[in-house]
Amino acid sequence: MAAASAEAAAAAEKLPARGSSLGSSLRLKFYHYKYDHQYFVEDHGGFTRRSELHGLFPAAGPGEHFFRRPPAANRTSGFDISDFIFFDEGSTPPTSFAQFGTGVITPPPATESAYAGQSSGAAYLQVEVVLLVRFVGIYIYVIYMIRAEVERPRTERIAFRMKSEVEIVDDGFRWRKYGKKSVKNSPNPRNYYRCSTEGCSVKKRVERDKDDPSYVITTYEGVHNHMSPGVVYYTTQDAASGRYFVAGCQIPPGSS
DNA sequence: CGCCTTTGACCTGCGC
DNA sequence: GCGCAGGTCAAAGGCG
Ligand SMILES: [Zn+2]
Repeated sequence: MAAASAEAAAAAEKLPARGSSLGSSLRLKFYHYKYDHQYFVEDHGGFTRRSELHGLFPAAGPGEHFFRRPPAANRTSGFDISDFIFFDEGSTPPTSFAQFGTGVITPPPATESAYAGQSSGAAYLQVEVVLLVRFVGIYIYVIYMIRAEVERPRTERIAFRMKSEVEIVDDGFRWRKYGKKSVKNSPNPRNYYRCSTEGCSVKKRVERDKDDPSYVITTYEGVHNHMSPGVVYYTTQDAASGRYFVAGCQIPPGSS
């Protein structure tokens, strides 16, 4: 038993972190129940308003015979959810589960394509959940697909329109261009940039106003998880909490 | 060598 | 299903 647990823990460490770490988190609570010799996972509460089970245990695979086997008569619960494998780092894994578990899953970035057609503030989100499940001392990884109605994550999205001859302006951040598309009914293209800082997925689009080409429209999407590389920040430590916070900032001398 | 553009291909949702 | 439009990928090349 202890060997199986250590083995499972080692396997858990090898699992790669998945998903995006940007944006608000979707908080889901799970519990399992038993129906017709099959086990289901359903999410409850959190930001979820309504959910439905989208996938059962895998129909085929290593755990097939196990899940089709009726539970032992003297067991009230066929298995325990012993742990979660989290998508995002920084969340605290619960120590143990009997019937319930909670987890934090980071939804994909709230791009227009991911939540297309959802203007009411709600969207359907399908997430893949990897659970480490224990059954009579054996640990098995199970992948669920859960479809839930969630709040659309708020993305800071702000656009600037300015009269400018040139499109590239120094906004204090470094950007890497990753796309260029022609805009319908406009002679000018639209350029797509991503923030160059690793781990930051802020994007911006730059295009000329199709109604008045002397104006440039710059749209920023997302919030930087770092500070501007072109600014010197002064930090101060709070005596009570020990946390550091920004006390001021200044453009370094010599930079135009 | 590291970081940047360029650019066609690719993906996905939507309307017909 | 098909084509369009918007958005993204990734291989290749540019440049200090
Ligand atoms: Zn950034």
